[in-house]
Amino acid sequence: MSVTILDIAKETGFSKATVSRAFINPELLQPETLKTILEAAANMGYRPNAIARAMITKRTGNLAFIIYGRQAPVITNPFYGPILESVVNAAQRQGYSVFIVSDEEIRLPSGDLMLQKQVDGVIFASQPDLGMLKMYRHNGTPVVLVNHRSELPDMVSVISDDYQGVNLAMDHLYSLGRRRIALLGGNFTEFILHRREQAYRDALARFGIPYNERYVELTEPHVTDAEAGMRRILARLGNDCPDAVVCMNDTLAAGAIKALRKAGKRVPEDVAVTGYDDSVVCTLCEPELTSVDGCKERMGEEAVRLLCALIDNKPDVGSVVLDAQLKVRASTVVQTEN
Amino acid sequence: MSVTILDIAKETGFSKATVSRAFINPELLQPETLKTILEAAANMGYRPNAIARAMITKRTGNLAFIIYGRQAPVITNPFYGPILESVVNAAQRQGYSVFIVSDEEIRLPSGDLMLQKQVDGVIFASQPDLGMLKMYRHNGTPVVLVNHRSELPDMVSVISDDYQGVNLAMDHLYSLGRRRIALLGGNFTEFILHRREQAYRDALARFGIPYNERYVELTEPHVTDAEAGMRRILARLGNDCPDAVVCMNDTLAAGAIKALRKAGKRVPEDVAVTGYDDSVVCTLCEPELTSVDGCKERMGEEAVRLLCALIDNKPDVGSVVLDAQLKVRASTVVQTEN
DNA sequence: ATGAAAGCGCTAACAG
DNA sequence: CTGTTAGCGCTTTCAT
Repeated sequence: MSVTILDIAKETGFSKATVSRAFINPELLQPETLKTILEAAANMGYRPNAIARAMITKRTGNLAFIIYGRQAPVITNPFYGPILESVVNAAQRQGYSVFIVSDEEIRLPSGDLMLQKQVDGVIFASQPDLGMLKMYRHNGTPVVLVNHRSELPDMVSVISDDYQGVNLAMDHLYSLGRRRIALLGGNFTEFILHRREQAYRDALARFGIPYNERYVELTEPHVTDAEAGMRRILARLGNDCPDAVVCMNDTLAAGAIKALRKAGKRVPEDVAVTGYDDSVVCTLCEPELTSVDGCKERMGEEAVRLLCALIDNKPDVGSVVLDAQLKVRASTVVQTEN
Repeated sequence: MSVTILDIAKETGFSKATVSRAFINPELLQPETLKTILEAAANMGYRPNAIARAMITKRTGNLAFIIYGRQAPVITNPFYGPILESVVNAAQRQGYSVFIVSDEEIRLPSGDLMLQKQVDGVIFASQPDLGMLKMYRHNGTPVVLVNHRSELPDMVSVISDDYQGVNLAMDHLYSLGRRRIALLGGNFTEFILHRREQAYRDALARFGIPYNERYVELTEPHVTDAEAGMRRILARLGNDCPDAVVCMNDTLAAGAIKALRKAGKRVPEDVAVTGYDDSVVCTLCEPELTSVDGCKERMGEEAVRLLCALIDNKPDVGSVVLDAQLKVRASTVVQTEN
């Protein structure tokens, strides 16, 4: 069996309590005592048992990242993947480890696995199940929402300003002289979809351009579906071919570009294309994709920061809205060759 | 405070032990007793405390996925991301949760965090630190290696047959009549790099084509670096332009295609390109990428299967080598339009 | 500055 | 079938 605090106590002649203090409050011990204990511990290969410690302190030092519903798979998701990555890193800096919880796991009979595991806090990405939210809250486990808001009072969330993000793309295209701007949307959560679509409509209104549903398609956010969606727009519009397409994420934009090129359109000369998320897809595309950066990394960092604040019972922990940024690349502006 | 086993015992009049049994060995109880206890538990919102349980059983139901060194970031990595995803899902099916451990975390002073957390087993992805491997082994924690092998005796690993994988790509290109086949390699771990490069050399030998180092470039596996590497090959060879490029992963291939197109070469007519990993990059590329599938999903599943077997002290748990498969797409063979 | 004792919530013999 | 007892490894009063 592994070395315990008791083994070290016996070895050094001090009590369990003193050995424990050597690791928790070293300053309370006499330097010599501390040295003796620490040396013995090192020699014997002692490692504090986090489980036993958690029994008493009621802190496990573990967080859960739970992604719900249609957004799974998490990890290979070009939007939630980077968020998770930054969550893991930020958590580590604060001394927390993170469980990543698959979509299926959370659909367990009661879905309370992370409660049983006594995590100190939970990050829900995308739209969480309301019942589950209530359960965690009732249990007193701090929760932070990422990329979603909840009607529950005092629910802390981190979101990116999608409305502004789409407006950035629209303004950019308008300033380039584009007037026939199509919208290629994905079947995201209502929360996201609605705000992005509204921004598109409002921007058109600002420009004095009437909204025309023939310029709009919603598809699954996969390359092939997006390509088909773009084809439908082109077929429908014929000579009124759009001179720009705003896409609700980068994968959609990649599909749009494929369809446009196959239809003999040049990007960006004939049709400018914008993506959303500024994901890894952008640099893989040809031409590289102009995209709205929803600050995925910062979302993860902020989520952890807020969650830690909640765990530590800090006062005035409020939600965060992050500004979006436009990353201009070759899919909207012809790049000068270097 | 939350409801404990003792609360239910008091409520129902049974002993702690009986209540415990209701959740561990329900078949041992009298149906009525069981019913009474389960109902009380449900009413009172009882949830077994996994931490307390782990104290006794010495099982936490947690695994760690540790990725070491140059391969971080894990999650956004097109190769290790899918592996992790399948690990998480397979683990869940076996009743395990998984900690994902960042590169930095593992570089902690002692790097034994997961030992302290008492995980039941560890999956190391890519090249692990030898000292760390020994530490986990010495502690008696089961370990499975993914995409790497160790000289330590009895170390269980899951790898894909890279040698065969590269041969598949080479044979494919040769059968298409390509004879001037370049190699674009990435700075991977020695283990991977060596086997893939050797396969390239051996395949050429099989074809009776002399190896020519002017056809070979090694770069960082990023799009821009790969593009530059491909440019160097083209510049160096001039009129001897290769008619095929074997790339050691898909990102490299994406960069190669960019460089080729900018040089006025048609893919695949003038130059055929193959990737490796069959990652999400393949369908984003234009043209879509022929790629060697290293069976990422199966690697994750096998890793979990083996790890569970080790945890359960099953006999004869041996390493696994998975066959690679070639996925043919438009970057090597002109696709008929559908 | 250190020790003694209690106990976190649960399971696992061992009785009965 | 059910209860009693002991104790996992550790922290934390409370003494001394």
